[in-house]
Amino acid sequence: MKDTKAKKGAVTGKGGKPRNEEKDLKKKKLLAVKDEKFKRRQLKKERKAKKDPNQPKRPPTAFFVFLEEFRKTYKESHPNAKGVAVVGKAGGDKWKELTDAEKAPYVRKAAQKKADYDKAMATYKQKQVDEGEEDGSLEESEKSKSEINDDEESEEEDDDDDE
DNA sequence: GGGCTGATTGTTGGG
DNA sequence: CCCAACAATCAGCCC
Repeated sequence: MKDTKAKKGAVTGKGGKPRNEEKDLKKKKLLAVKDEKFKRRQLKKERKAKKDPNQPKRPPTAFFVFLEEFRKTYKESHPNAKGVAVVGKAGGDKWKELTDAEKAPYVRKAAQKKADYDKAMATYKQKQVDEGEEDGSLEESEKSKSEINDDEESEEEDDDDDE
């Protein structure tokens, strides 16, 4: 399934009627960002308080995958670069420059992570049930340790040349 | 001395 | 459907 083609050119528009939806969206985003700053403050506290025992962490997005590699390169290029904001901005800027083709490998990898996460989440949910179950037979060390390492090099993805 | 913030975007999950 | 929060990283700064 190749899809997700409607990204920028999909405006459905047709009539020349300028839609302000963009403005509206931006407005909301701005609000969200503003609140985000504030949330960050208590976020740390809340997170600690919650502390999920076995909840799988979210898989790194394509951007993060790229960023991981980018950080190494950036550090080599800028050994004096200290701080995450520096690399973050640089990475974000570069990421925007990357094309779908370049991002493809990163995105694909992210997809793998999602696959793992998907299974992990299933197990996580299952665990929840297990907890509630609490039947006599528990005490299982690790039944689902990590056998997801099956397909590591199984890359079957037809290279779709961009059009 | 220890702990959190800061910045990037994407992705996922919940409401 | 839409929003909100979080995913890593690392050094610097605050209490």
